[in-house]
Amino acid sequence: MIIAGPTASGKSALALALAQRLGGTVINADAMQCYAELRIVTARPSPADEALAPHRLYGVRAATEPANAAWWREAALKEMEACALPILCGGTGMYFSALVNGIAAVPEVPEAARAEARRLLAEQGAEAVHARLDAATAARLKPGDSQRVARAYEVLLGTGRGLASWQVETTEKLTGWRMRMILLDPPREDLRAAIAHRFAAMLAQGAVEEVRALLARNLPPDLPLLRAHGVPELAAFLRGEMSCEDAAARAILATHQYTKRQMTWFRHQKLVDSAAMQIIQSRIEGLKQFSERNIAEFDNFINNES
RNA sequence: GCCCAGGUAGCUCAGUUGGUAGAGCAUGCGACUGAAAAUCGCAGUGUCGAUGGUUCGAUUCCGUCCCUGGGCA
Repeated sequence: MIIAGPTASGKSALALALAQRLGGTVINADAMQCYAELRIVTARPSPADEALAPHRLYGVRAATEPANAAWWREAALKEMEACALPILCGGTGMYFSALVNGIAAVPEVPEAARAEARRLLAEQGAEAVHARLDAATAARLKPGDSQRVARAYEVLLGTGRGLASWQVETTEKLTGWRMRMILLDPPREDLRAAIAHRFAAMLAQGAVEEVRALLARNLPPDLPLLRAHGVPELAAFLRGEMSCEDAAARAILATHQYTKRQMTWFRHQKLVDSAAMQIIQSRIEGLKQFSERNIAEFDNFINNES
């Protein structure tokens, strides 16, 4: 079962409630919630919630070992095979895509190639790096798309082949699973209010201290976790560069903008047959909004082997 | 009361030597193949403070008024 939707739409609570009710295991499909360090800021389920049903792939990575789509795909597959009812819950479209549709089988790129690509990007800009790509890959990337251009260049340097030539060979699509998906798509205003409300709660729970502790380690600033919503903003607050109110407003704005991108992804990406997908156009809290008929339907889906 | 600086997109502002205007941000839409809470692409929007005058034509020049900020009394 897939539970997808934008940040603050109520995915985690729904996943937990369904897991309890149906005997499922919640598997994290959110890039930032993979990391151990920022439970509050990344809105990971609390220890109390995690104790109510099995939860997997939450907080399993260190900030210093960035996660990625291929790693997550493998880890999620392993967890799916190890439990009775996997409930994949998250908002990272690319991870779902890698799992369901497969991903290019690019070999591990040496660290030196990665470092060189990023150095060149920082020194000369995306256009200059784009100009060094092989023609087939360059044609598929916008010259200003710094992150993808740098990735393509590190692959070219590290493997001697263009990324485009690797991408024609993808890993196998997900087969052998009966899929069911719930997509949460609440109105924008509801999401915005929920995000603001949630950020205030994060502050009350010690978000500032959590970020302060992470920053105190002086980690490389380009680590993904250091770009999680709320981290750059609270860092600026801690440096005395902006008020807490301004930091909160910016973090809320960034999060809200992100929910738009998430919905673009989920609206257009087909992960399951439309007959197997249920779209819920409101925020959801647990199972309260689910009728017994819905639950029975899920139950039937799970227990009917046909 | 007097002097100065302003009033242009939701916000901050640029600009028009007179021919009804534009950037950034915000907003919307879209893309997404190993950082994705990332990174990018595209798009819309304006009674240019109000009102008279000059002019073929005024947001632009002139007068008056209103509002905002600052200074002097």
